[in-house]
Amino acid sequence: MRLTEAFYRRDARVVGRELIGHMLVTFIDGVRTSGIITETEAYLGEGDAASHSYRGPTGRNRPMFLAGGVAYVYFIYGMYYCFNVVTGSEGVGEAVLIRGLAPVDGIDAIRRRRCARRPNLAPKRDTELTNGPGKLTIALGITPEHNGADLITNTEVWIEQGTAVSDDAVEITPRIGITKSVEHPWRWVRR
DNA sequence: CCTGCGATATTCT
DNA sequence: GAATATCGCAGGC
Repeated sequence: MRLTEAFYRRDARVVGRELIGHMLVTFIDGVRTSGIITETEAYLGEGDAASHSYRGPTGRNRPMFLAGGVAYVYFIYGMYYCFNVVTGSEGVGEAVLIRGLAPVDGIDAIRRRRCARRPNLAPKRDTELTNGPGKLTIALGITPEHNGADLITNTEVWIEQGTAVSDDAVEITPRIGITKSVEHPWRWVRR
């Protein structure tokens, strides 16, 4: 069962925490791949200098300003894509970055996509296939075509209800890889 | 296990 | 022209 519109239309910090334990799913070329969400970060629409939306709408960040429940896929470091879930109300500009998964369905396809990337990529343990934001988009076949996709109705990418994860199983830390607004504890990781 | 570094191109200043 | 919400490899332990 997919998560509902009401789930997404809340503060990114609430959605980011609650996404831990739910399942990111793609269905591409007849192949289902999925993983339990194990790591997320919230990026706010106001007063968050690390957020792409900090200086208002631009060509790149436009999906962040849609109503919660759509995908925001952006290109980073000249080589990778990151997948975010837009949250909150239209015009706010906040989202949750999915930073890690535990692979569930289609592990063969996941492995194939990851190895296709580099000719001689060393064999990977399952846990290394999707434990990073750039890795999991490759693994699940997420591309810029999914930017702005409606997660309630899209036939290739969505999020399904998983199992709730208790607070004592979720570590809270500052966000990774940023240089501004580094102090906020808006990263959640399943232990 | 850990640390350091190069690859790579879009985006915004 | 600078910065970037990353990754994989090499080398040292």
